[in-house]
Amino acid sequence: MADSLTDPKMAEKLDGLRMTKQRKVVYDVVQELAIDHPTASSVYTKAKEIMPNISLATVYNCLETLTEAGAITQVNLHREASRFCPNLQPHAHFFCAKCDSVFDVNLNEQADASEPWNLPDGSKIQEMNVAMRGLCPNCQDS
Amino acid sequence: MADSLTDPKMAEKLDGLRMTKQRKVVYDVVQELAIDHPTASSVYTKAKEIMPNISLATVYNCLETLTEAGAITQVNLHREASRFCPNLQPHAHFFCAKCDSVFDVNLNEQADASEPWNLPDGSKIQEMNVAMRGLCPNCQDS
DNA sequence: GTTTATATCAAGAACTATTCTAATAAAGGG
DNA sequence: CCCTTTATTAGAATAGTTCTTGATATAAAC
Ligand SMILES: [Mn+2]
Ligand SMILES: [Mn+2]
Ligand SMILES: [Zn+2]
Ligand SMILES: [Zn+2]
Repeated sequence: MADSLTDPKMAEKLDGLRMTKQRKVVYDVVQELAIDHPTASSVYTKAKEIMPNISLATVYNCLETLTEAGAITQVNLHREASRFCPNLQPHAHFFCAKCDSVFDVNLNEQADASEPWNLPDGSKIQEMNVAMRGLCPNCQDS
Repeated sequence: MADSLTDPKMAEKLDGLRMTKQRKVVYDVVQELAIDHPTASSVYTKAKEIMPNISLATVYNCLETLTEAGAITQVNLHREASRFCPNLQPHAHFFCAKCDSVFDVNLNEQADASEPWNLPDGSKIQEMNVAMRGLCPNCQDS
């Protein structure tokens, strides 16, 4: 699993891009906060602990660069701030309406997420985004 | 199918809310432009042809009210402006990356969109959002 | 039908997340 | 090192949306 920017597969994706200190810090922070699916400003707050002079614009730039390189993915729900996720497996997201936490939801073995959908004839899917909102197990009991 | 605000089922959902001229105009425009999945400002532009003094704030208010009442749904992709859809059947959306059009994608007969997903034990889904991005049949040939 | 209460509307200000701009700094090949 | 390219920074700008306030309209109570 390509969970490091120095992984050979990831290095290939990042070909042509400079692996600057800032990009490395941003990537490491997204990894560290992965379970929270951090927003750009959460990443900024944490990144400043390591690199106090990093700017918010740089965090946005790095997140965009890493997303385009395929090292992380951008996750959106409604109009809230984008969140970022370093899990590169195909997966969906469950947003708890009560505690605002986000959970990765994996695809069942051998399943295809686009299967139950009646896609337009001749269309070609490049990416698929599945988000669910509801109550998480913790918030259910209260 | 509850495709009119005067439909008994819809009237029930709107219980307690006034069916003002503005709300009716906004709803009718969303119906009229349904195939486009119009944004708030598209709705505003069209609504002004019918009611020149309607304000953008009122369009936003009406869209929110109608969404909360369940008369229309709000559709989001990435960080673009929200779009609105009067199709109340469970369906997904296909966004063409080239021509920016949006298509309704229906669920196969008897299928359940949450089926292929390994949901967290004990969680309860309230809503599910499926969006795909790719090339539409028209844009494929070019 | 008048009064009173409540819901809604309109205009513009405010807000938030994000993107842009322009100047400075850092990478990295030769 | 030097040079060219690319990245970073701070702050301004932007888009979409939400909020605030006072004016209006509608409904309910009398
Ligand atoms: Mn994730
Ligand atoms: Mn739709
Ligand atoms: Zn929760
Ligand atoms: Zn197209």
